[in-house]
Amino acid sequence: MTTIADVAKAAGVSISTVSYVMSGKRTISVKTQERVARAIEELDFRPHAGARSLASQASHVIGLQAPLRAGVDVQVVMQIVAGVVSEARKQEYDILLLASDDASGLERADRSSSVDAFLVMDVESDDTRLATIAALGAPAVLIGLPAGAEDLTCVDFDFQAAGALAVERLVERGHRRIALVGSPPEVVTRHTSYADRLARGFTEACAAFGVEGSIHPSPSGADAARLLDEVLDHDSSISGLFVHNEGALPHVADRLRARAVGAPAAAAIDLIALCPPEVAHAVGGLTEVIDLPAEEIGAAATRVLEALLAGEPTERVNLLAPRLVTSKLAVDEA
Amino acid sequence: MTTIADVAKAAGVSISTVSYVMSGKRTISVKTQERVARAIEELDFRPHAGARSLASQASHVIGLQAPLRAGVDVQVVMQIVAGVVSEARKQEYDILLLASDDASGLERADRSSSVDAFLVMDVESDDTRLATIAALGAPAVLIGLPAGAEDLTCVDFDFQAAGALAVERLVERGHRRIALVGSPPEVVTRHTSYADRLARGFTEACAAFGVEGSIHPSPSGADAARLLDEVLDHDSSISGLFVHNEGALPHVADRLRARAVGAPAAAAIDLIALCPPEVAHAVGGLTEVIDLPAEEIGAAATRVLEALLAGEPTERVNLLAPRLVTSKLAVDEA
DNA sequence: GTGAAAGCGCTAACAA
DNA sequence: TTGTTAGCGCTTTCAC
Repeated sequence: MTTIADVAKAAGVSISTVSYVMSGKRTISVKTQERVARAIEELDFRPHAGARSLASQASHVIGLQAPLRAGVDVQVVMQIVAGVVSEARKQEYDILLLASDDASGLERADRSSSVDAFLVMDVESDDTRLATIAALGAPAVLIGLPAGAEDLTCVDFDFQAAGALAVERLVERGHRRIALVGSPPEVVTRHTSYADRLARGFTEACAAFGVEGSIHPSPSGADAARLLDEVLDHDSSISGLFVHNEGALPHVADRLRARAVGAPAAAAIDLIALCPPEVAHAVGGLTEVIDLPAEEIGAAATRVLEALLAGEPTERVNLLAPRLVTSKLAVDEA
Repeated sequence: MTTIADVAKAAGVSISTVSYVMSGKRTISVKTQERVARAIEELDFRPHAGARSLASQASHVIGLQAPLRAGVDVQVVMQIVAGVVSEARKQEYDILLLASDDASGLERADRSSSVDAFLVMDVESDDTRLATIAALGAPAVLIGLPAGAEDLTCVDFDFQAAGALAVERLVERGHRRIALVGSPPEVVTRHTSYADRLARGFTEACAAFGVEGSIHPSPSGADAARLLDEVLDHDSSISGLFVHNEGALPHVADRLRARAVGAPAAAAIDLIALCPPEVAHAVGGLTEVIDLPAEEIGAAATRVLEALLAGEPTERVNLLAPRLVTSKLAVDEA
């Protein structure tokens, strides 16, 4: 194994000089810098992570608690994680993947100093982990927005604004009776923070615009088509649909197309979806989509966490504004 | 921060005794063990991961290189990762998530001793990382099966056998002209190991049974339905379909149902899918499915890696045999 | 069955 | 601008 001592010897300097060249915490003459850099390069030296973390009280690792469980939007979770990983690497941080189930994983990582900070995904409105997280030695950023704001830092997409935006658009298009086809029952029951907020934005906007809106948790697979039939057959005045459920979306879109066949054009159902652009594209035929910038959420959360670690001032609540995307292609098709 | 010295003092023993109680590498009197255990409990002591890794030359961390990129079967990747994480935790290992793109991430983690071993996913048949991996100081297990076997340890689902099994079933059901609707073009082009092996099993079995089989990479979204039409309209003698593409499956199944409406029963197309049970269930209406035990793949790979770390003898190639699942429910529906 | 003490490789005072 | 050295918290010889 190559150690800092090997590098120092090769460069003809002291150990501390090598350390300071790496950290930049001391002014070093250019000549020395170059010699050390060359030695590091030639020996392909990489400081021992454990030794460094022991001496510096910092591991340069971020603990990420990601939901690997069912019912969540896998596609979205993966993209958020991708955003986290790539942003973290830019600042030389590594990501430790914590088993998602319990809060004890957070405490273990915290007490063993294996992590400098935490990123917690899949936060529920009244999450039981909140107290634990607040008591952690290391700073944390939640991806989500629990009800009891506490004094935790949060980053998320503004689902409430998205719910309102969808209503606004559907109303603009002339609909007076609309429906939200949302997350699977298990997600809703858990009061996953985003589902709650989306529903709130939707409901409040409906009230504000004086239109009637109903909310329907949806299964994620082919059963979504059945649910859609139920909803539409139960109330034939529904003419606008807002879908937030990656697993249901393709089936809902398909069924909508099927129902449209042979029906009077006036009876066509309008659909706005909330999903990542890739999902929208895969489903196809969607004219208007509210973009869910999953990777950006992960990156943003990581940036906030890094700011926190750097001691820079940060907002407590950071929400990414929704953006409506109109697909030229889909419009042309229509 | 609580250290081992605090525990030693609280228990009235020496530091080394505490260490030996934790590791079990020395016989300690029951009385002492109990005293130490109580002290650890009361102080909620957790050894400093960095210090431990420095002193013991082992980090108790497994580096996982997972593909977060597009075109892969997100659902499957997530489940594999879940399998890895939960199995690793059982043996007190943590998971470091490595950015997936380059081999340099592996080398960095290796040289900095931040990891004891590697788990590499999304292996291509002729993967450029192979040489790098073989040169790593830490042992590695590939989830996949590259062409040049090298002397790397591999764990994967037996895609080749699965391809053959699907053909066998379709032939048993009387089909003489069958088609494989497979991974997206980008996956096939990269020669992702599983896509290659599935195709090989399919082709070889077709030859062995004397039936004609064609292979069609499929886009993952709604475009899959269009591809299906093309395939079926181009050759109307095709009566059996084998689908391995989570993103395409719902659309293919839907389109198949749509085409079946009003068509003579004799012209019905038979479908076998390769996917995780959850996906099959979400899609619905599938009578026969070859189970892709994603979580088990991750767990199995992790177990092999742990055996490797423990110095136990392991097989070089470990393949999980395919299993055909007949859905009672779907059969009843039909 | 238990302790004392020498490192593990690094960072960051303290000295020069 | 650079070097010397005392820890960081743990594991593991060596000694009893």
